[in-house]
Amino acid sequence: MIDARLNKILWAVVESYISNPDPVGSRFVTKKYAFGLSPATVRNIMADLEDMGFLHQPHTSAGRVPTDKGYRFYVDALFKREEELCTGCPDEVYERLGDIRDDINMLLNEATRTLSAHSHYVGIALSPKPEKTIPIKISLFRHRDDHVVVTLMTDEGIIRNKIIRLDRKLSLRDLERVSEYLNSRFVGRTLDEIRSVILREMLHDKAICDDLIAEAIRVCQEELYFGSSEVFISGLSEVLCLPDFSDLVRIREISKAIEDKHLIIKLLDGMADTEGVSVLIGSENPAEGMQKLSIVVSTYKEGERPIGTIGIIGPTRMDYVKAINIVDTTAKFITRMLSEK
Amino acid sequence: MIDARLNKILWAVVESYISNPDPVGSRFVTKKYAFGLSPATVRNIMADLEDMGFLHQPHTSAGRVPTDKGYRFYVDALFKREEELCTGCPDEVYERLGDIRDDINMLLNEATRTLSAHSHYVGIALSPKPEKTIPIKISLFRHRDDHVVVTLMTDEGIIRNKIIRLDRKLSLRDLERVSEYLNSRFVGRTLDEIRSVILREMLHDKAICDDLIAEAIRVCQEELYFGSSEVFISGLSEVLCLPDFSDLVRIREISKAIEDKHLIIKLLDGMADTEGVSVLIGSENPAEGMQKLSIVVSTYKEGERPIGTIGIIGPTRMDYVKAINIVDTTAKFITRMLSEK
DNA sequence: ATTAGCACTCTATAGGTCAGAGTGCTAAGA
DNA sequence: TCTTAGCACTCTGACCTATAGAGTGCTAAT
Repeated sequence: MIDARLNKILWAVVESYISNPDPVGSRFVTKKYAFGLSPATVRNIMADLEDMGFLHQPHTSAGRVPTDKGYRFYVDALFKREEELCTGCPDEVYERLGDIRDDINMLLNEATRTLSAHSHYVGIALSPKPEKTIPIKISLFRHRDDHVVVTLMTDEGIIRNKIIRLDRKLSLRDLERVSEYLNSRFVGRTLDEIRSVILREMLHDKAICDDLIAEAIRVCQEELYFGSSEVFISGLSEVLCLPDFSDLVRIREISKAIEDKHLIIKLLDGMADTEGVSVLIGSENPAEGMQKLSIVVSTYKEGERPIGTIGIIGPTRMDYVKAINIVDTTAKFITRMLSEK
Repeated sequence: MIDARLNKILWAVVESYISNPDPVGSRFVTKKYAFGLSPATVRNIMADLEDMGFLHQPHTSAGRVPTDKGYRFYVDALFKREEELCTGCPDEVYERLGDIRDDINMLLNEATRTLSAHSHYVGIALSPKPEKTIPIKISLFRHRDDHVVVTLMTDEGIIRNKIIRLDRKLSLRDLERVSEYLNSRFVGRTLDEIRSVILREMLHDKAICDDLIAEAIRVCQEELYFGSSEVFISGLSEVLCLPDFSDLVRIREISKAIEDKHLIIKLLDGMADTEGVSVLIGSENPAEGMQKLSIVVSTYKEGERPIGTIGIIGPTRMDYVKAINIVDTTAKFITRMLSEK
């Protein structure tokens, strides 16, 4: 742990830089934060902090700017002072969200808009991982002659549809039989379980001599993933307008990275397991092209089970207090929506 | 109509500027396009073209650049030389698309990616207007106690789900009855018809003394829009990387405009009725913030009925030949997918 | 250990010069 | 009358220089 005085000054520099994107000079620190120290002393301390890797000097005669390590210190300290973080968000923020509780995807989509509008960063959300969801009802309809629409509904209010082409025609009777059978075996298990265990069991179950059902199971096995999670991203233009990105090359790099849904999925997936809000700062971020961005995410839950992720992407010079706050509140709001309805 | 020689030179300037974003000088025109004229003559002609509003001079000693009117001339001329446009796209472009014919929204989403990847502009698509679609099957399930999931399937392979909260509990029996009734009355009409005519008729139909069905109709009336069309947008980063946008202010303006889904919907909606490919150039575009962009769109059809729109957004200095070509081919491809399946 | 003082370094801005590109105009030629 | 060669003119962009301002690091004094 570093000396309390270093601590205070580092905090001051980070906080000040976050509120105003100019490198912070020693004089400024002594003026703004009356520590009872002279600029010269602060200079020495700042030089030490630079040696330790918390601060960086863009050039000899500039003030200091936090490094990723500096932000990390700040964020870690923030989490210790919990009381500052738990201020919550005014309810008006969620007014529009409350009306859409119907469909979780719409809800998430709107949530990313809310996040980005209020934070001025990019709002992101990942819909519940399909393989973790638990179907409560599976229905089949025939569509044209040789297609079947499978509709799968889960407790979280997710509905997924998939059109499957079949080799043979099915009568309405057949469909009904298959559907009943699937419901009896699948409902209440996660898709993961269904895939890995049940389907295999069923195929070997000698009791099923019905080749229609065998066929249906074969198709399910192939198709049951129902695609991967959906990602919602909004507010790219918000971050492009920040003074942090006034460099063409960087703007292009960033817009590429943020537009890349696969990248975002991978990223969010990797952070999905942590409890509560977690923060990834700049170079801590494994993803290519995101080394100049920070990410604040949290998980929303169905009951006690975390099922998806939402968060914010912004510059490393992010207002972490506000960001953590809004992400936390929004995740909790969504969790509440899911359990209330 | 303007003189044939002016014509040729204007064409040359536009074409040359499109392939290379430097203002075009008189000398360059005489060299590249051997018209048998001296630079001085070409200069005179170009001065005339400027007076007529087809060309613009960024500053005294620069070459000429096409105005929106200049591009308009070029595009109109292009449409007359149809043979140049109808070269089609290599089949490989659509390889990935062919595999997704299942769900029209997935298809459109992937189509916008294809469009942007091959054109390096922004790909956009509008899903079929809900009010123009024709349901072929409506199904209801109960979801938790007081919700009903309405699933509406149309011939185009659109599936829409909506969760509706009810004031009262319905038994499975009730649901079945309502569902049968709705199917018998709704299937085969456009949602527009259903809304405007049938629902009203039905409410006044004295034969319906069943208040359950009356209630269902009331709910349908409110909810039948099933939200507006979905928009798919991809490839913003592609255009931000173009040399045309190397100005921070412009980049921000453009990224805001393109991210604005309502704007895009309005825009595409306005262009939905034209037959074949249509082009909107720069200031012809009514939308705020898009005066520096051009839009090339076409409609895809179900049979003979245009049901949705896809296209490209790029700089006014766009490769119109390529853009028109790829938009046209893609629209036709989607149309084929919809009719084949 | 702290601080005042000072020389030093670096940036950002403004002004000035210069080559290059392309024009418009004029006068001569077809 | 239309075309063209020649030339003066204009504007940009690159490059250089000077200067003010900000902030540092170091040294010596407290």
